Amino acid sequence: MNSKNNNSVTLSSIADALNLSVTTVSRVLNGKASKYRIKKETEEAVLNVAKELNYEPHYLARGLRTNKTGTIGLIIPDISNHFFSVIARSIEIQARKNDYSIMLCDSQENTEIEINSIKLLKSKKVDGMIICPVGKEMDHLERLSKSETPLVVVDRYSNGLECPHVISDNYKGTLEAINYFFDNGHRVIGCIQGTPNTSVNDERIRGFCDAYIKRNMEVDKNLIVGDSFGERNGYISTKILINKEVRPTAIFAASNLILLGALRALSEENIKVPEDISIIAFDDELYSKFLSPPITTVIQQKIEMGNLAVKLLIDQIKSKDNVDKMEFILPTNLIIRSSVKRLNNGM
Amino acid sequence: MNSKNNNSVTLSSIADALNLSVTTVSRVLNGKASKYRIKKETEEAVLNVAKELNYEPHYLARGLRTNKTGTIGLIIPDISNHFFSVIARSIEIQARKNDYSIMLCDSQENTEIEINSIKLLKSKKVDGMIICPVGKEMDHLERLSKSETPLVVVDRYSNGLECPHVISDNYKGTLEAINYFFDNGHRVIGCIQGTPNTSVNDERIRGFCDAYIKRNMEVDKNLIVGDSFGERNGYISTKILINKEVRPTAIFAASNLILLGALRALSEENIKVPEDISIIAFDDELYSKFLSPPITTVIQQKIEMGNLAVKLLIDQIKSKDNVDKMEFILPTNLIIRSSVKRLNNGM
DNA sequence: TAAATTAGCGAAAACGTTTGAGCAACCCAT
DNA sequence: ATGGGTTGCTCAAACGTTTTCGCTAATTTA
Repeated sequence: MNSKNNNSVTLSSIADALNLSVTTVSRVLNGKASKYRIKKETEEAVLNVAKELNYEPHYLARGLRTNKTGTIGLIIPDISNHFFSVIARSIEIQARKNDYSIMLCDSQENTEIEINSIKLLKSKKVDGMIICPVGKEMDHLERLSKSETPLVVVDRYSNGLECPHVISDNYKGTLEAINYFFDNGHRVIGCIQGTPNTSVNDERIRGFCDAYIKRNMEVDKNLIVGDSFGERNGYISTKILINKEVRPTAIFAASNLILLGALRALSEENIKVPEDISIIAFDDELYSKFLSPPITTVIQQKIEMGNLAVKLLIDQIKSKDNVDKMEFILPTNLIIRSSVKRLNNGM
Repeated sequence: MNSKNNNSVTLSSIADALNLSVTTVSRVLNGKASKYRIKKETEEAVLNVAKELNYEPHYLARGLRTNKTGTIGLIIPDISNHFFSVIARSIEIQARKNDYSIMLCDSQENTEIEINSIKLLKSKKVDGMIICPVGKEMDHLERLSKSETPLVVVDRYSNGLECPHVISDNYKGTLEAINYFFDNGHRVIGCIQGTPNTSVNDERIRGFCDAYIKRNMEVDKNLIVGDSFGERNGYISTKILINKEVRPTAIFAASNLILLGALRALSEENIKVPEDISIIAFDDELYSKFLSPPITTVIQQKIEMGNLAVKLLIDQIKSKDNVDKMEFILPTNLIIRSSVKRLNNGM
């Protein structure tokens, strides 16, 4: 007397209804009717009944047979971080367009969880994975990249990885930002970095240093502080920077969360941006231009990163063999707003 | 000669290695050894070999047999919207704790896509779904709620839905916000609403109106403008509001994106907050306190919403039958910052 | 008219699990 | 010696597909 309808119509339901074999029904429904010389009438009959009964393929059964699930695994360090959620979104949408769905894992910036997620996704037989690595440890990813499962890495990578990766041009993006500081007369620039030894961070630091080097200047390593991409680090590191013997006239925040933390610290100390200190952040957000003041930022092509990642993954899935190009570096862009003050001391 | 290792160790690998039947291996690995009186030694042997060979269960095969996938479907209107991504995150984490993984669909605020996603998720045989509905059309959800698939609805709902839903107290949250305006002497308050006929919006509007009614005042419906939760609507609606014959002294923004749009419009017109106009937004974000000025907001318990949704869904999955309580309304909280100016005209 | 081809479809195995039923061997009590 | 209970496993079916191989009947070709 259960009114709930468990819509469980299978190939053999249809086959029975038409006095056909499961085989034939399967073939028609897979669009292989002509390939197997199935009569037009039969084909239409099958299609009609299928529609009528609202047949929906049983992906588990199909997957068991074909070793394809039409699912790709996505591992993200923190889906509530806007940077990642935008990427995730474009991945989902792009994947869907190609008839793949997304199994999402949030690794919580924790390598253990990342490893577990990979195991899980393997068990669930995803056709491939897109991973934004936590990035502190890459061994498991190197192992994964050598296994059967197609893999694309986004944002952070390491040199041992033999798989396609799509990243922003962190080096050049930072270089441009620091150059902009220079152009506005800043010489003592604090740099609040993210997680050290992640490729993303290292490249940004390299950009930071090269800006000095290219001007034949010494870079003061003491002004490079911080240890994570989070808000808290932004807060603490800012406090440290503004208490240096010589206070920097500018701060480069290596992430948006760092920026927010920095702003919190600065407002606490009643230090005004850009009057008292200038600031540039890496990665733009919807709100960047509404902050007090609107913040000059290095924008990344997040959506393009997601789209490209999906394309690369699907290419790999479709043609198991050799993927030629491995590294995809997307350019960044410096959006100038009003968080940088022009100093007079400079030239 | 392929160096890639396709780790395909199955129950029968293990069974063969030990001269046991697949059945026994399966039982041991499912922790049913004692239930089926399997010798301790046998059990240990199986466990050892399983560990040694790095056995991982084939979820597809298992799912096909048991009709359980250990996967729950999650449909979100826009995962890049911070409100939803925070909820999604807490859902993922909570689900994982209970050995479920998440299949994510972004419905792009589009009912068609939502419907398709449901179909897809059904095909993929998820054990249940958590949906943040687009909300303009609910028929398909009503049908779904009457079917076998366990369902929990979050954020937006409709009265026809016979399934547990967890929502914020949109009514009371808005009421408090408007009361706060009143307490600060504001009488002419613009209201930029979200998508009309969604429960979320309707409740907020009801709160808005009731604030007037409770003070025996007429509410000017002309001051209720807008048609979506997006940034663009915030921008346009603000332009409309500030051009009314009598310009409101305050604006209630029914979402965070609306807030950003409003700020954009106001800064364009060089109207200062709170000097020239006061503002309160529904839903807090990380950046709310860094905006110019820090914005007074109604905060929602996003993480709790996600956690609760998962709990409710799993309850449903585990005990197919009657779920007693249906409606779970989480309280909001008014966080007072500095976007509301005290007027002198009031008492 | 026989042989070969083609059209149109079906049987059955396989994918890796779980599970209900059952069976041999032993022990104990009668 | 017989019967009943326990111990420790195994058999085989089933889940819903896809796919290989092959079959029959009709048609064409020689």
